[in-house]
Amino acid sequence: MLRISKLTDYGIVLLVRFAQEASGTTLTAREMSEATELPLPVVSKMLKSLASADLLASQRGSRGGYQLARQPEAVSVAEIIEALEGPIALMECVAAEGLCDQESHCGLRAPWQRINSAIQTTLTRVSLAELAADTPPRHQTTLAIA
Amino acid sequence: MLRISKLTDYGIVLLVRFAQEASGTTLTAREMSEATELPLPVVSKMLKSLASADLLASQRGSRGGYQLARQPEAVSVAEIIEALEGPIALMECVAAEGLCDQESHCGLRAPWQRINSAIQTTLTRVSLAELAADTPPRHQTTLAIA
DNA sequence: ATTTACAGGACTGAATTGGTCCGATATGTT
DNA sequence: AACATATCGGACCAATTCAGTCCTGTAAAT
Repeated sequence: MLRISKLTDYGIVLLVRFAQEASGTTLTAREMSEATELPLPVVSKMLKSLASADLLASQRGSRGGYQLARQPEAVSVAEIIEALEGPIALMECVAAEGLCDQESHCGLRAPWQRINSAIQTTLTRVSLAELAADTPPRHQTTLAIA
Repeated sequence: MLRISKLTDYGIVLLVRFAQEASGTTLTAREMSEATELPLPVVSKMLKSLASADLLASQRGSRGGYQLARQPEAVSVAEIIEALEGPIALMECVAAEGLCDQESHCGLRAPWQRINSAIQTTLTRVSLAELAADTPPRHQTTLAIA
């Protein structure tokens, strides 16, 4: 299916949320959980990951929380994905040489690398800011019925 | 890691092998297993998948085997991936509407779809023939030592 | 008949993913 | 000092997915 993991997806949703706030706004895990309707433990986990990848800055203690470490224009989707799930590599052999034991007699490594870097470029060109801009404003338009 | 599955990878390796033969060449699962050094059950399984996706044509019985169903120029990498692991979709919500229960309040679907289709286009533009051409000829250059 | 090969499954073990929970630490408030 | 609020850094577990095997049936050629 060529998909990114759900957790990574959540991470991006969270970052987009931050990008939609005024620059420098600090938000807690609880607040983010409420805003995104994602379970607190999950949000908490992902915020920690994002912080340790230096995409978010964290502040501990009461009055603590998280904020974007950089301007949303300066963060690419590729970077986020790489931070959360490692190098963008369609298959092992693309990530690094010597990982695939078929390498000697397969010969597909070169073409795959070209394809892979095209995809990587695509994802590098999209910034968090663009994602956030594209996303409709957050006020509730319709409520679930029943 | 944004990767395709190993099995899909094997499938592509097999197709490339066919593409390197003279057009219309029939090969058995056993022959393919030997050529690629992949275990026969795996090769067998993947050839069956490829056949049922109409990427290969199969012939039963003695003197049977598989051959490319189309010219390698007319088969795209995107098509192969889709045949083996379903629609190319970075995340559920891209594959079809209504799959993600966050859809109403997430708003990232549109931007993701643009990104996704860029990737899809990239993969559509690469043909099996190109993969095969890129791949060095198959004679053994070095042998594993010890 | 017998042999060769594909068809279509079921099945299993291992790895990954998605998600929860807990104890420790830092920081502001009273 | 004590307390409340938050993050930090794990361990942990259930469920799914993945990779790989195997078996029974059917088609075709000799």
